[in-house]
Amino acid sequence: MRVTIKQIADLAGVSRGTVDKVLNNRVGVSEEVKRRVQRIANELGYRPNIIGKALSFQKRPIVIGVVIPVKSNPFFTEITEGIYKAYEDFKDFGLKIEMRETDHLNSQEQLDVLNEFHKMKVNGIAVPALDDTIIKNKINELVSDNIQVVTFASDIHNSNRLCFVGQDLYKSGQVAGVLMAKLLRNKGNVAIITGSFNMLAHNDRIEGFQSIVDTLPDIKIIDIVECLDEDYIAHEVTNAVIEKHKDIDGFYIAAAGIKGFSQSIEAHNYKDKAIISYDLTETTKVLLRNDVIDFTITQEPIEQGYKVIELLFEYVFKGIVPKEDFIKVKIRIITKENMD
Amino acid sequence: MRVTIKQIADLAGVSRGTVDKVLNNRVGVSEEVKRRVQRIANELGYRPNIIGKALSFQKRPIVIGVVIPVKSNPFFTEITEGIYKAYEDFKDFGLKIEMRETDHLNSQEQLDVLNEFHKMKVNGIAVPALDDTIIKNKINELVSDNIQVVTFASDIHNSNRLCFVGQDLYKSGQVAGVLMAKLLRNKGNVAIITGSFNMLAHNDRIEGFQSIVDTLPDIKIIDIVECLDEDYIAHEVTNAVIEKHKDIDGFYIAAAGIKGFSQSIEAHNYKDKAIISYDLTETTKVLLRNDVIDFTITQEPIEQGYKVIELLFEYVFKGIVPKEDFIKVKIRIITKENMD
DNA sequence: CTGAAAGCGCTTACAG
DNA sequence: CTGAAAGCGCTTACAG
Repeated sequence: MRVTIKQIADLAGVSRGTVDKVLNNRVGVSEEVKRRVQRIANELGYRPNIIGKALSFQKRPIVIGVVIPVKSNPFFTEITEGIYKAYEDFKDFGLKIEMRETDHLNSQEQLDVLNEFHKMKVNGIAVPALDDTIIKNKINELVSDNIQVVTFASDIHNSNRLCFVGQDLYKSGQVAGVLMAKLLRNKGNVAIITGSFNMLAHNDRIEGFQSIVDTLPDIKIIDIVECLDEDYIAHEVTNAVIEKHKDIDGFYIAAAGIKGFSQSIEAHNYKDKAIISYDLTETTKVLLRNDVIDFTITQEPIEQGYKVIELLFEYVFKGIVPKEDFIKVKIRIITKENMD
Repeated sequence: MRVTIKQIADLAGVSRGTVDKVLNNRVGVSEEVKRRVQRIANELGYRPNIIGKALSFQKRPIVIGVVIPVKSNPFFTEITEGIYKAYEDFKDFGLKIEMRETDHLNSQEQLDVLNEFHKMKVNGIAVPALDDTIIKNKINELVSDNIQVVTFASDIHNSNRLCFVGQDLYKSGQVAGVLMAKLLRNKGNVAIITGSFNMLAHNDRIEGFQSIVDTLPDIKIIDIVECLDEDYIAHEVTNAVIEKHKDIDGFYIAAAGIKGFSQSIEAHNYKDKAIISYDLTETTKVLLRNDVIDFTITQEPIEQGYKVIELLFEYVFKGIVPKEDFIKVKIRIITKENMD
């Protein structure tokens, strides 16, 4: 049988309430009693039983606020799915989730939600943080008010958030580079479609890709173009790239815009080129099935959403600090037959 | 606030013990009271709080017996890791795990362990079942004694086990086929190294592989040889295959023996061939890093071990029946940069 | 068949 | 500073 507070109380000759205070660093215990209880607990190897704790927390639920950019984005739909999965697993422990949708690119709106959560005195917050000083300051303010913050999908630098959950973008670019090299058997010309040269995320992926390809003398990156994550621009720039270079062997799509891109590819009958994209959406699924795309690389969004809630809950409820500052989600390679 | 047994009891004008009996189909309640309580519970949408239940189960732990083939096998080492992960997550609910190692191929030994678990009156059993009538009969006997059995890694047909957790072997062969086709750009000669033509598991993979390759007129399977999962045999047969056919472009290793195989490949300086294997071991990691193997396909053993325990625990503790008879683990494609 | 009480392990509000 | 009691939601052994 496991050691309980009752056993420690009996051995120390004090009440259970007192033991609880010592073990949880609450005030109001004499130094002498504190030491005695602590020693006995250590000797017996006491580990709190979270079930007992959870039951006594039923009246006082743990509230986690989640900021989610407009759900139209399929990536965030899956993140949300993972969040609800975690909610189902932890709700009997007293977990409550407060979801707020925002416009992805508006930091004032994100700030408003954070302020709302602050007023509500939630226990923790999960947010795909916009890299803006007002957001950073707000996060630090929340943390100093003992409201823990976990960032996901996009991180904010130099803030006091507990940790960041997301993809290792550079690494995911390297995986794309390795796949491209294998598809091209180390030889050929590659065009890259990126979102924006101003987006750190996109640049990290491209740098990872280059770190692999640059070691292979016969693979050349012949062009890098921006599509601003818009399908109609992706369509246009892909057309332009194809017109400009007659000898393209592979395409690496490092951002959104895959639909517009693929229209151009299909119009030019370029299906047999080596093509690598990101994320698993209805569009990429169809393109994989039709042998347009060879591989798409995902960041396991469901697991990611689950993890964010799990980490916050474990910190708030059990006091467990995440092992790493940056919790990397697995990089998954998807092709025709392993989509589900 | 969630609906509790107390609320139902108050509304129904009975005691909480009586409500408990109704909700859990225990005997000793009059038809009239049963109906009344049931109706109120339904109207309020009662869902049991597992924390309350878990706390009252502390004295009466749930014991799950696990049969694990000799741990020298790295695949089962990872399975075991997943099992302990699940144990950590559920131990406060009162879960106990009893591990027994057996020799993989000895069904008498496996039977002995099952008998031991039967005598111990464990609540559930996880076993990589050997496909033998004595094992099947024992499983059915256990189930009829209300000891649930989940098979994993290898299933046993026509038994009353709750479900099987494992890889979709045919599908994993298809994934290998797709990868091979991409590496060869749909053209080339492939040799297959399998374990044994008598092993269903190996044949399923090969059939999946063929289902893809057979649709591609320019890919030919020029040889299929057995290595009986032994490295020294794999070494020999690979040597023989290479001597026999001068024009091999790819190798598909559908079973164990990768170490012996790779020695032959490296000796012949065949690193640049398209090569696909299974599982992520120290050997395959090194071979991926050194560009010998292009891809290895895994069945997420840690998640698999976790899942087995989770399913048994949920069934025994919460009465949740697995959604499927065959719980398929995700098929993961591993290459140089996404090994961890 | 039914109810009252005790207990699982932990926390808290209150009395002293 | 310390203890006794009550409570979280569910289950069980026992009395009637």
